[in-house]
Amino acid sequence: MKERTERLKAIKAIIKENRVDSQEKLLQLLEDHGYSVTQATLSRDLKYLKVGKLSDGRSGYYYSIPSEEERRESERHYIQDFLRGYVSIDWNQSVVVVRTFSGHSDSVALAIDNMGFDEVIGTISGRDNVVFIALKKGVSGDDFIHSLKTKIPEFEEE
Amino acid sequence: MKERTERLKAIKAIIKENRVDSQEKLLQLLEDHGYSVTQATLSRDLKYLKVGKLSDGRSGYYYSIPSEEERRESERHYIQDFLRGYVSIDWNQSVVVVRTFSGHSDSVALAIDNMGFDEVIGTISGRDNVVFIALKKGVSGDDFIHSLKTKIPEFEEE
DNA sequence: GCGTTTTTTGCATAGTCATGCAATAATATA
DNA sequence: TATATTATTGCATGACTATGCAAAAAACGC
Repeated sequence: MKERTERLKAIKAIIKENRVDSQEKLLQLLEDHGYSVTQATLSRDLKYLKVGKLSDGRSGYYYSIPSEEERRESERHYIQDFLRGYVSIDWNQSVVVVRTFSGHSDSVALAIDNMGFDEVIGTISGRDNVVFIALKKGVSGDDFIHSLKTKIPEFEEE
Repeated sequence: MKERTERLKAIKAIIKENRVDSQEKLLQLLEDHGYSVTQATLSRDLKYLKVGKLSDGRSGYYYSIPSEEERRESERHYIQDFLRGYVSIDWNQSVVVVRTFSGHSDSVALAIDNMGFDEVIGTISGRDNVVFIALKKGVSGDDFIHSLKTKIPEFEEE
């Protein structure tokens, strides 16, 4: 399916070059460029492109392609989430268990999800301030810890 | 009215420290901090604070206080708006008149507003692809042009 | 090519956010 | 202090965005 890829490019370009403040408006601009889709599809496209909605500093908001800076900003955010919640860590052959401060398990799990570790196949946050991290086959807890330390220099085991 | 100012500070802090992805959630967090308002007020507060909604790079969006970088990003955006619409410029003692390409007067006026020139007391965009810029008392058209060139290096008169 | 699986999309609608208006609270003015 | 003015808020609702589900399109495997 080629259409979609092209449309995504077009969306990127349009958003960069125009002040688009609603999907409705984007719909029209896309129409002008020969793409015809529904608002639902646009919503998904924007999510896929990670397009944000920023204040124009005055009267309203407009869509914006995320810059590299913003990406990093974003990642720093997760690291902080993780560090803020982290209490201790332990693991066996296939699962890493992180204990967190009260109420932080969700944010820690989400942070790990968002940091996009290759070693991880999934996370789940339990009721009791605990996060389970399921590792890929062939990956050890040590591997993961190593990767974690790489991404989060401030991180100290225990 | 002191409440509001304090609430705005609290909102800033909460947004920085938490992953807030809806006004509903923010409402709750504010409640925890002792502030009780409605979603409508929050919507206005966020607009006032110029809070944006950015992709978390994975599963969704969260609110974010604009950083300096984003501000600049934003400014570049206005410059582009201005240049895209600009045709010619002229002035008398108190008013600068910018002619724009068809349909661009609104965006040019908005861009000038948003760039925040000290020399300007107001702008208005007319029907006929024209923007009026009212200058502060004591400021000449030349002063404004100079300032404009400073902000927009690419800008060439006529 | 044909059936199977995966991806993409529209439709309908739920979810979320913005705003006109009127009420209330704060502030300025006489 | 009484009155006028301005700022802030809630309510109700309209505007805008996201999403479950089923259908259609594309990609895959034989």
